Amino acid sequence: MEQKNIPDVVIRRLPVYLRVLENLPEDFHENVISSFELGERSGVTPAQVRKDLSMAGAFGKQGLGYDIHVLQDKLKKILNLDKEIRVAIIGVGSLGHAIARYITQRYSAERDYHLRLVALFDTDPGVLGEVIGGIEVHHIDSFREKARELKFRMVVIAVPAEAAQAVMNECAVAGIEAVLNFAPVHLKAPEGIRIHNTDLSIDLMHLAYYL
Amino acid sequence: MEQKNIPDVVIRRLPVYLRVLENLPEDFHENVISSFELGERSGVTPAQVRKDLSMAGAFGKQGLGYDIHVLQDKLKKILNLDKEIRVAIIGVGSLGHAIARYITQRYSAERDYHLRLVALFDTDPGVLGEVIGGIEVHHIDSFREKARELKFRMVVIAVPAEAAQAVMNECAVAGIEAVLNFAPVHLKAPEGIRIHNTDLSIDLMHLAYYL
DNA sequence: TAGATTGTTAATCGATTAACAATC
DNA sequence: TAGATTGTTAATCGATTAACAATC
Repeated sequence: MEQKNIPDVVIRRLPVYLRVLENLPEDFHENVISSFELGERSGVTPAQVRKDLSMAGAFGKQGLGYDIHVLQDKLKKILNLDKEIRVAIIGVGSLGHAIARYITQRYSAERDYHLRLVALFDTDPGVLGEVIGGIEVHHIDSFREKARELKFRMVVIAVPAEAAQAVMNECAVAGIEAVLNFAPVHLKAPEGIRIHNTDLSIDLMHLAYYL
Repeated sequence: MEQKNIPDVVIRRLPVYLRVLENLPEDFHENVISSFELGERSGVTPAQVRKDLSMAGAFGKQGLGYDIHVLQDKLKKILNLDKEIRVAIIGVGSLGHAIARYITQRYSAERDYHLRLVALFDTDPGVLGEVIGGIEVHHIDSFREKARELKFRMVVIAVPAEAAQAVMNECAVAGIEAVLNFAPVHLKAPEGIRIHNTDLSIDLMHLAYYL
């Protein structure tokens, strides 16, 4: 199958596969990996792996498996990681801080693709002007201007719940295309923006059920 | 329907509903909420809300909706939030720090239920002994002992990928029941432990697809 | 070649949506 | 009462799993 309208559930698993390929142990000397092995390391059944990869337009060789390097490239391409992805973070509290660190550390230098942190925003004079991973914290008032200037299309929201909707609106006017929201409110996507809502406390409560 | 074997997809939405109920705006003067209103605020269809709540054994009144207070209690009960939930964090880098802050700030004091942070662990001498939200950072070597002493059954893992599996094993022997893993590896659950894997970079790559 | 593993189709399973009688 | 909204059943939709012919 070729990659037309890949369902979102599948898309969500592709980065997991990619992560596995990138972190194969030293002693993994094959240059090929089977759907069994890849599934094992991704927490997915082999059948699922093959189905997903075929939808993604990847192809392996019968009797052998998938060429690791080829598969990696294919996945990066689909996920747009063959281009540099420029990201801004709004809200530089402890969570925003941690995310900034995470992005700069995990995606720079040695990787052959980048998720690049290009801007940080807040309103608190206490953090304004601070520099994290080489990036300065700007006032949110300059958001629209900076968005144009630095050409980022993806934003991480890490502000308090009360401020999140206003920030979202600001993103909308600035032409942002994708938002990862950590504020504990369900933000709904204005026209043409893709939002993923994520909330640590919801994960904790979810787990609590199983105690 | 009564709450036997509620599917995990449903359980995952219950905390979302609970969060909505807790954060209803000041000017929301009703003491009752309809599946339409609740769905709207949760990003879920009204039919879904009713189905979920009926599986959870909650009940509303035809023509009116759900009593907010009653529903809140019901959801808390199901999610075990009627008891105090004691949580430990392993790995006090910037992410561990942020999570610690988040838990102590969001779940203490004014809420009538608690997710209580009771212990922090690391190996880095640089953070050992540091106190966050009133909790001291202990060496991981004392984990088993502290687990017994402080009776926490839920753990958040925020260590580097390489260390995660070892930490997981340590949790298993210490009798931990639920783990929220932020390390960028898929950890699989040893016998009797519930694990949720979560990874910021996977969310970012997932979103990148839609750019 | 023989053995292994893919890609894909068909079967199953589960989740979401629609619809509506019951009833507040 | 009339209007609104639940709880639940049945219909639909979609995702996962099984199975196996194709083929490296």
